[in-house]
Amino acid sequence: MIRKTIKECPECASKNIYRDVEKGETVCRDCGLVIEDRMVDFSQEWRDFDEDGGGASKRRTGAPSSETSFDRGLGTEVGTAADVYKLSSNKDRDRFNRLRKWNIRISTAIERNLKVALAELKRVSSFLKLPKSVEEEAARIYRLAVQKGLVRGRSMESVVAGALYAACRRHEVPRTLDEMGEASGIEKKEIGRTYRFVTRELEISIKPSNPADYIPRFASALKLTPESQSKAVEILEMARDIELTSGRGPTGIAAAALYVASLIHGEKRTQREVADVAGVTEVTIRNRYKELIKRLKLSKIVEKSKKK
DNA sequence: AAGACGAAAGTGGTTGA
DNA sequence: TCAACAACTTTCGTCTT
Repeated sequence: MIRKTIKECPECASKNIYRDVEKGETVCRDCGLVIEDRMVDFSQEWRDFDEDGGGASKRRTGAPSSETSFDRGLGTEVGTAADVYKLSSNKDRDRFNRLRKWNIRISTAIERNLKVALAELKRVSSFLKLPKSVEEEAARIYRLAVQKGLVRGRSMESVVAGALYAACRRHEVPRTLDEMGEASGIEKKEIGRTYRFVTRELEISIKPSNPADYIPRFASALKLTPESQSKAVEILEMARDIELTSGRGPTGIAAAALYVASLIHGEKRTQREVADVAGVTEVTIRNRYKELIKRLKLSKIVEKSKKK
């Protein structure tokens, strides 16, 4: 059964909203937004325990909906105002209206939450100077997360940070977890956790990040010339071809490539300097550096450049 | 004295039984 | 659910410039 609802689409403000009762979905026919993806099954709420009750003594079972259904009913609309007249008894009508009222209250709470969350998202995003497209992607992800009730048990801020991190990765403008942590004030452990959780639950697939994506930002932070920068990218490509990059942290490899490039071009940076901007330790750079030199046979070139 | 190097032990996350 | 495991970090001592 498909029915028109009296709802207004939060996305495009159209009133062309229809609900598919079987699938438990409410969809905007103008912009395609799925307004809800879960529906509370009210048929379980009242059960007749009396053998001869004839429906007169229906009781509720289980905990009240205010405790159990608060998040599960997220974004659910309980029928329409017109539905109330289909119910026979006054008692049922009262209950119906109560539930409906409850639901409206919850919906506005969600919208309030979304507003606050989007403000936070905007703040963090501008702090990191992220492009608009990433910000919008993150907002989309967050909205989906709320609709699926994934924010439960997590702080709103951490989900925002996780959504932003995911959006960055998708748009191939990765930020490190450290940077995200600094911008949002959330521990990077926590961000990583929610990031993994949200992407898994929403089935968002993300390619493993490419170390080369980090190069431009790190290079400019180190004030390296464009020549060194492209040299670093070149090194990365060679490293990738012999599968030196897989399995390792992308930032460590990017940092090592930059370090080598800086040596070759005679504008040396210390391991510590490179380590700081890349957010890894010197040790990691050393390990990657050793591998690069060995496997790519760069030792001669580096030696030569050192003497000059 | 500062930077580079390497060894050893510790941490947090993934994987496979 | 737990143990093995790989990547990375922390810490610290030694060598090089």
